[in-house]
Amino acid sequence: MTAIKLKPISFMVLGMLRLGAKSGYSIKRAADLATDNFWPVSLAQVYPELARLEQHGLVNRHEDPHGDLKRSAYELTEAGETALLSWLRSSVEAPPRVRSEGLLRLFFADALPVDDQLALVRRLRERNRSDREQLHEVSVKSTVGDIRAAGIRFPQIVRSYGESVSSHTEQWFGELESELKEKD
Amino acid sequence: MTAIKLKPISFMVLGMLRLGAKSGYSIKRAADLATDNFWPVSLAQVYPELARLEQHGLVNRHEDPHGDLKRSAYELTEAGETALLSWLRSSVEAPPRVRSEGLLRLFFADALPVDDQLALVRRLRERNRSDREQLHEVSVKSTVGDIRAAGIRFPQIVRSYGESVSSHTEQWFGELESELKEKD
DNA sequence: AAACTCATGTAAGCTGTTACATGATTAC
DNA sequence: GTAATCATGTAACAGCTTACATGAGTTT
Repeated sequence: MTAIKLKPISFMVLGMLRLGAKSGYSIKRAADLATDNFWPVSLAQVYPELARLEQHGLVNRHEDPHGDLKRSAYELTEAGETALLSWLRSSVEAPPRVRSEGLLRLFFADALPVDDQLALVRRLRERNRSDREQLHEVSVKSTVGDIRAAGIRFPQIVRSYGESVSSHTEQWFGELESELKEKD
Repeated sequence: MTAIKLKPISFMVLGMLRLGAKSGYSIKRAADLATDNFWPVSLAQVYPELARLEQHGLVNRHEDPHGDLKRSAYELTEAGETALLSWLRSSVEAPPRVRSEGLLRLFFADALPVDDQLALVRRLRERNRSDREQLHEVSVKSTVGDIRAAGIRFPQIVRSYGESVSSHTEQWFGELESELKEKD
C-alpha cells in the first residue's frame, strides 16, 4: 500500500472497471473495440497492471469461476475511484504521440515523379477511408462492447471525434489529389 | 553488405539526407522542426542508424571537420536512393499509432460532474490551440530548417495537413463545449 | 470434432527515451 | 565570460509487442 506510480495504463484499467468491465480479458476486449485508435493496450500490460493495482489497494479482486474456468473479477475500491477522479481532473498530461508511416512517406514524396506522388496520395486516402469504414462496422456491431450503460455518452463522443477527423482527412486528401492531377 | 532490415527510422534518415541534411545532428534538428508531430526521433536513434546504413552501403560517410570540431557528413549512395524510392512506392505500411492521454480522459469523462466535464473539454481545446500556435511559430521562423530547396513542397503540404486537422479539432471541441454548456 | 472465443499469465525481444559523458563553436 | 548551440556517441531504463504456454467454454 506504499507509493505507487500511476501511469495512463493504470487509469485505463481503473476507468474500464468503472465502466463495468470485470476481468482483465474483458478490459482488453473493450479497449480493442473502443480505445484502440488513441490508446491501444495488450493483455501483457493489463494483467500485471491489475496485480499492481490490487497490491496497492486501488482495486479488489475476487474469484468468479465460470464452470471449471478460473476467472477473476475486479472492482474499484474507494481509493481507486478517488485516484481515477483525481486524474480526470488533473491538467498534467503527456503530449499526444503520433507515429504515421503514411505521413512520413508523404513528407518525402518530392523524391517521386508526379504520377507516383498521385498514386501515393490515393493510397493514403483509400487507407484512411477503409479504416474509418471498419471502425464504423465495429461500432454498429457492439457499442463499446460490454460497457453500455445509462448515462454513459463520452465513449460515443470520442468515437464521433475520431470519425469527424477521419472525414476531414479524407476531404483534405481529396483536395490534394485534385491539385496533383492538374500538374499531371 | 548482407541483408539489412530497413525500418521507418531508416527511411527517415535516408529521406533527410536526400533533402540536404548532412550530419546526424542536423537530421535530428530537421526532424524536430518538421516531423516531430507524426514521426519523432531522438539522437540515440539517429547515430546508430547512420552507422548501420553505412555498414550496409546505403550511405557514404566522410570527415567534415569544422575548425577543431569533429563532424561527419553523410550522403546517399545509389543503393540508398533506390531503397528510399522503393519504400516511397511501397504500399506496405505500419498502421498509424496514436497515444493521446487527453482523449483517454475524455473517454472516461462520464465519471465527472458536468462542470468538471466542461472544464476538461476547455482544457483539451486550449491545449490543442496552443500546440498549433507553437507549430506555426516554428514554421515561420525556419521553414523546415536546413531543408529548403527548389521544388520541395511536400514538407509544407504535410505541415498544412497538420494545421488543418488541428483547426478542425478546435472547431469540434468548440461545438462539444457549447453542447455541454446547455446542460449546465 | 474442429474452430473460435474466453481466460490468465510469463518470457523474450524490440523500440524508443532519458541520462550520462565529452568537447568545440557561436552568440550575447 | 557565460550561455546556447553544434556535434557525437553510449548506457540504462521504460514501455510495449509478440510469442509462448495452458486450458475451459461455446459455436458450427
